[in-house]
Amino acid sequence: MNTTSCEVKPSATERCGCYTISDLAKEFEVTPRALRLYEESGLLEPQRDGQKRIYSERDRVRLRLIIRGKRIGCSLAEVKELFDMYDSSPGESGQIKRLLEKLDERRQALELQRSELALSLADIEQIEQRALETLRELENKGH
DNA sequence: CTTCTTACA
DNA sequence: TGTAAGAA
Repeated sequence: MNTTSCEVKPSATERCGCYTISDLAKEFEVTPRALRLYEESGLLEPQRDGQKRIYSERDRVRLRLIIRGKRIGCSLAEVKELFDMYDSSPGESGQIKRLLEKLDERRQALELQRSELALSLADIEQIEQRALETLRELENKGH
């Protein structure tokens, strides 16, 4: 029975807190390439089954954090710095302070970008208004 | 077919 | 990061 559906093929890594590189890549919508890069960068350290990488639940949690960090604008090196601090001193205020620093840096960068965007938008509107005005003048002459 | 490594863009 | 190539 059941030869064409469901999970009838748990090779050895199903719901035991283990994932293949493609499992995680699919779940987080990243390519396996990215996961290998994060490993090279020292952010992930999956176990091995021969050559195959076996990711644990912890790796999965970390991957989520890596992606969040990147979204915030952290480099892989910065994420690693945070990870290393957490690994060496879990629950210490130092790591939280550094995280706060990163967030502050990011906030400043984003606010700067925001003001620059505001200037660009203002320029666009100004040019737009002048162009519209010129267009109206042209149309009046024509008529 | 899936994953791995290495190299190049 | 993507993609390609060759091996496992």
